[in-house]
Amino acid sequence: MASVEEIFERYLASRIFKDREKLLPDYVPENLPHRDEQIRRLATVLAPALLGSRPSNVFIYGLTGTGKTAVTKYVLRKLKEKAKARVEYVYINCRQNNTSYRVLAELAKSLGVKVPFTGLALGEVMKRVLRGLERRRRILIVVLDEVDNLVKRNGDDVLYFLSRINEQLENSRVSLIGITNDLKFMEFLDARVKSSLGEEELVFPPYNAIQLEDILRKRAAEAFNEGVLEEGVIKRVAAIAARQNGDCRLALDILLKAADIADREGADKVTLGHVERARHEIEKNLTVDVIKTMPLHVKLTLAAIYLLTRDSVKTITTGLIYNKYKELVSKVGIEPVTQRRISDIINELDMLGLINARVVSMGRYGRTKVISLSASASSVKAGLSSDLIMKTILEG
DNA sequence: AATCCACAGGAAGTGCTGGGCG
DNA sequence: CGCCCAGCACTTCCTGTGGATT
Repeated sequence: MASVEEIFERYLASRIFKDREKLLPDYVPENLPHRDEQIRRLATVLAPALLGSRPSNVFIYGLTGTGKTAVTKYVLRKLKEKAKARVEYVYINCRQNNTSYRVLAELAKSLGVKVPFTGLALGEVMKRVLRGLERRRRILIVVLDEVDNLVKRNGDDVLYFLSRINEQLENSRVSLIGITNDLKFMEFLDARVKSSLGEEELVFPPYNAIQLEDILRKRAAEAFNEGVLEEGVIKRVAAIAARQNGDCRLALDILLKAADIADREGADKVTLGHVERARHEIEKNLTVDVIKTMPLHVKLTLAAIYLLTRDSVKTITTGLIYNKYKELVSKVGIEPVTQRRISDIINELDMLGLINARVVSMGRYGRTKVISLSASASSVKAGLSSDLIMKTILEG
């Protein structure tokens, strides 16, 4: 075992990194290659704010890791530099703040209005937000990132409120930027919200392998010392990410992880082998982490699916899962939930990407869902095993 | 052509938590 | 203090349905 001193020494002596931060997900670079078009369009839409008039609301679509957030933050930063005090923006991530209340509370906080993190009626928070806005006399641009998360769970109350908020304001104006990676998202919205929110729309296409390679090369030049990347590493990472819908964030993740592994080993080059291991580790960590934090009955349901898969059952249906689940539940001496609930849990697991569920009609033999495990069985097992109750079930 | 299975999934409600407010 | 509020995990009750079999 290395002593603390040794660990730190080795870190300082790192051959690999020049500036590791440049690979972290929240770093917004000075240059965003292959997004010139989107930057120009967003800037054009937001420009009126400089002269004190309210920019149109914008809706931004694009899959994960296509630069939506980076471009938005980049343009807003530039806008604020030019506009000085008259324009402000708030960035709210609706995945972390995934309830109406939390989004409004975030908004209030950015206005310097105090709200408790629970307890108030929604209408009361809205009032406070309004008051805060009036006091500030600004153009406020509200960015709602991953806004589909909010609407799917809570409806579009908050969006409705925000899209009409200007009617109640004298001294301030609000513009909205909604960001989503769900291309069918608009269908969920109330017609009134839809028309007001969709004043401008911006689409971010996925990066292709060549573009990813270009981006990675530029970023690598900032982050790594010269010559530490083995031939073909960047090409490989770009190819992997290109297959995953051109997800640039994933590409950067893998590159960082590969470099970390190499660094930890004291290697002086990042090799293709490191990339391979990084990819595996990221995949595994992702599933293990979501599983760890799941509520008990969700874990039990997943365990049931896992066991059925392990016993190589050909077509796994909702009914089979429910039976297996009840079996598991009785083993640990807990009361089962209803099949209706399990049906919802199966959908939740599907949305998390751990399983694949599709409705299928088997004619005379009913209409049900056919389910298969889509995460690797070993990661599922690893994730479940972190729970002691689950561990005994899987071994028993 | 009608039937009927094995569920899907909507609507409404319950009980609990963790926190207001007056 | 009593009452209200939102969110969550869940229940109860329900209507709907694709298509192989009768």
